[in-house]
Amino acid sequence: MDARAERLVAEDFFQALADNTRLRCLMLVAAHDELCVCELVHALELSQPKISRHLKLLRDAGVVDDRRERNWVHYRIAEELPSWARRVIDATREANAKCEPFISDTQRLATMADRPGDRCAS
Amino acid sequence: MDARAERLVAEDFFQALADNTRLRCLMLVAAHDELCVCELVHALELSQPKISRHLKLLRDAGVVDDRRERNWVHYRIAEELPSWARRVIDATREANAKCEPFISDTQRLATMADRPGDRCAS
DNA sequence: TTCATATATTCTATTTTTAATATATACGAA
DNA sequence: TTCGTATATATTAAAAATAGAATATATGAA
Repeated sequence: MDARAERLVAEDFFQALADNTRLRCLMLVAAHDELCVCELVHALELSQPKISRHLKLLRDAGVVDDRRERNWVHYRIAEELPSWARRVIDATREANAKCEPFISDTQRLATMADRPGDRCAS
Repeated sequence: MDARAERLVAEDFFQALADNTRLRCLMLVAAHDELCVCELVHALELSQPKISRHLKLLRDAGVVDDRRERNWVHYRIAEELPSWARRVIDATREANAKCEPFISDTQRLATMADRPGDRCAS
């Protein structure tokens, strides 16, 4: 048992992207430095347990990292994510950011009041 | 009812890639101009019905096109596939071609006797 | 027509994934 | 300690995906 990261298996990576809830989370997270769970819950208008469960799948797949700060858990694209996977995410975002449901997700996030960090989009 | 192609939905696309049999077929097809079912059956060492069923899923998702020539049905990357999706496939192939099971698939295809077209790899 | 080859589909069982609800945990404030 | 907010997990049920075996279809040759 050592802590070295395993190679990202393509099938596992695409499996992680093969769900709309996870894709919507990922597109938002990729477009911002980091986002906390409550921001994703607000933006996607889905239940907190549902968001949390899907974020766990993305984390287990090595696609995102999380960081706790006080009450909030912030998610970001995993630093160790291979560059090819990062390119896949970026290509997806560029091509889909102007399609639903990603447009509305972005808008709801932008107009959310009292955001924990009040970060700006990239 | 018209014949215009619908937009490729990201979730559907990634769902199509989220299975190893389909990924292995796709990596081989993307590396060659076109391949017929029997070549994929030989290269992946899987049953013909299994290959055929997964090719159908790829076709239904709009990822590949098929073309019948005599007894053989040849598959290729769909011409109308959006460029972002094509970039996803290419990035995946560049990064994974030297990993198993893709190495062995490529080797078995290369050493297959009596290939219908005897095409060369790209 | 019949046969042979290549490919596709159907059927059924199994496994995997997803969801909704309820509950639990983590943290900070009082 | 208790409370309140933010997040995570467990449970159970429903839905979807996959596989293997058998069968069907398509094409060309005899």
